[in-house]
Amino acid sequence: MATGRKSTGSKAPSPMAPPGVVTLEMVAEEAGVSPSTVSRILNGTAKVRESKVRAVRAAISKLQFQPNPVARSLARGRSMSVGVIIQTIDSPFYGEALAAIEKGLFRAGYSVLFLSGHWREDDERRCVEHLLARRVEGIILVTSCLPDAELVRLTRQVPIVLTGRSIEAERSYSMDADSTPGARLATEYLIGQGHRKIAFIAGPANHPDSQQRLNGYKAALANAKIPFSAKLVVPGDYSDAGGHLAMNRLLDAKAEFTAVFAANDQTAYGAMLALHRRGLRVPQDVSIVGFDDLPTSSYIIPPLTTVHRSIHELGEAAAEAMIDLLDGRVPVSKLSTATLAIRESTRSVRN
Amino acid sequence: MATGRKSTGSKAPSPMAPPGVVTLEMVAEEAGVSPSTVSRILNGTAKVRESKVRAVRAAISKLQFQPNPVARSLARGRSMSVGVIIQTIDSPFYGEALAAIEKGLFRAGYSVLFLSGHWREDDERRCVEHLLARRVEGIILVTSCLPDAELVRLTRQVPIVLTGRSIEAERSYSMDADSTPGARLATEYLIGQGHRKIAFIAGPANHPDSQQRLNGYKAALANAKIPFSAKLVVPGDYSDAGGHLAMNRLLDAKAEFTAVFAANDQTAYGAMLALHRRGLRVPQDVSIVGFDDLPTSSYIIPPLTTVHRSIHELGEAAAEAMIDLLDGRVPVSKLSTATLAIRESTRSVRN
DNA sequence: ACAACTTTGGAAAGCGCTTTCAAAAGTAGC
DNA sequence: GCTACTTTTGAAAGCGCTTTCCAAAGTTGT
Repeated sequence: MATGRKSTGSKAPSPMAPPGVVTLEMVAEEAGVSPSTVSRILNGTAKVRESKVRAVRAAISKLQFQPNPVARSLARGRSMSVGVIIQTIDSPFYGEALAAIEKGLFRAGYSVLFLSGHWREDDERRCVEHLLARRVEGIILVTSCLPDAELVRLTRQVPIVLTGRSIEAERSYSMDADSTPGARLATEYLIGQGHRKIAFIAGPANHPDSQQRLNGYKAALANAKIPFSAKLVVPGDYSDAGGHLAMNRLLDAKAEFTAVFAANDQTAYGAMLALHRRGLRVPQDVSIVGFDDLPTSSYIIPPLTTVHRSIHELGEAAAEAMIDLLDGRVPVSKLSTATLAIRESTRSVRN
Repeated sequence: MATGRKSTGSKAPSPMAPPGVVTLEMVAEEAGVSPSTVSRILNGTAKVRESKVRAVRAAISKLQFQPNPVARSLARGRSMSVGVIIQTIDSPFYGEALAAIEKGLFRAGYSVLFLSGHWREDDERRCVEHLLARRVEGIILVTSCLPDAELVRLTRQVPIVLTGRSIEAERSYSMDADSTPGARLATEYLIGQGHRKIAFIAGPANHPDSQQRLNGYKAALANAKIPFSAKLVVPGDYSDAGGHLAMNRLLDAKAEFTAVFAANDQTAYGAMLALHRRGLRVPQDVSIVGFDDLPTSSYIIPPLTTVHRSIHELGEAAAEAMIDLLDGRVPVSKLSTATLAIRESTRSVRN
């Protein structure tokens, strides 16, 4: 008897959850069957006589049994959790994406371990380590900072889903929602409104998608045979503060422009404030277009014309892709294209 | 021999992670000691001869061993994870809080399972169930929608920390950062600037902290002997859209006011847009004060005067409180008080 | 050198579930 | 009714770690 364990044998509370934790064995006993049978019923792993199924079902609900996922994970060798690494969560943009990812994964029964990398390669690497140690089954990296090679190497451990990046590797899926077309759309709209001197406030130089936005801008100019001027391009960092700074730089350099395309909405906010401080009005003096369509963008003054992509869809798609990968399927891409939300920060300068 | 398992016995890859998973036993063998010894060294549970410690350390780094947290959880009966329920993550406010919580918990070695309840009682209940099933060791509820009684009941299962709410229960900690003083501060500032007709756009009626903001507003008025007028109070819902609507309502009702106190920044944004649409300027015609000090608030036009509370600190404190609770300590409160960030959305109307 | 302790460290049980193996029970077929 | 199969079910091993229990080393004292 008393097999050396501290518990008294029959129904002593395990340490897992102080008050009466119900285990599968208790259910088995209650239903008068073996644990294996209960497990089989729970997982549908084999056919079980109807009468027993009923007995077990009854026992389960009587005892309020809930399988312990930890034990399950250990036995199955699957943690049923996936990691999500995001750079910073205090941006509405990432927040929305995360919400959608969480929802999708949750529905599929996965738990989400979420961590933020703060745009720092080292931090991100640490996050990956942590997730790996936690035995997540997959990792979704939203705008990763890690070098390609490292990501490729990572796929040897777990399947990964990447957004805003693209790598070539077996168990991975890149959702590089190319920003180029959206950027081009924005710039072309400005051109269509008669603007010819269009400034561009870029994002962080090392972001591929910031690069894409620049490319889209250039492509639109080229298409309209407007010469590209390096003077009209200033770096930003995707933040309000960065936009503010960038616009001041542009103004200080006496750059001439009638419109600005900001690499993202927050940049646009900052730029607008800088213009305002110099007594320049939007859109009367300068038109401005953003990128992302943050929820707040419809409410700032003036409401911002901006490139709209459904972040929510992006997040959902990322979650779905991960589930596909986890189930051994090959994810099919289904990203919606960017559209332009035309509001009041732009105006036509045609005669 | 071949004990029935599919593996070949010695070093077959476990299903947990396809390529060479290193287990504690392998380390033990490599170091020529028993698993117990390795465990003891890993956890510092007992004194072990220096020579063996070195051997084990060597084996660990040679084999690149990483303890499997799942097995550990099962054996210890502790999951080393805590749940965080937030209502919506696509608000910069919650995003920031979450980031801070994640950081604090991560440092303490806990993983964060995060879920959003979407302001729906049912959804939130489901989240709690899920977390409980996942055997989290504690739950942090940021602005819970659940009734008090239910929360109290919940504390019987796991310790909880609550923000923006307050309950009386053993293993719980309420960080009800009372909004009253902040609201009062804001209103008093407006009064100090000579405003006497101050409108208030409230938050959702069922939020205690929205109630507090109303109370602070009232208190300030009372203190200045300004009669309270129900006409000057309109409901909002903490969103941009709600603020917009509320302001329109105020305007349509021909309410007379020279200043507005909005229950949160987003509400203020919406209100400002509504004013703008009617040709009213901020702050020349109407002064406006917000609450929360979202990062964007310094960049909108005009930069918003608003009540500043460090959301980040709040999140950090929540994480710390949870860790205290988990370690059996009684958390000590250390919430910083609200301050007013005075910017450009308000002006004095003294003669 | 030996008894009386104090450290160390190994064997083994156990966490709660899954899964293999083989025995038991049921079904046909003749 | 008995053999030859095909289901259904239980026993038990195992997932990778922790922890209890007790035997084996080490110490100390006389």
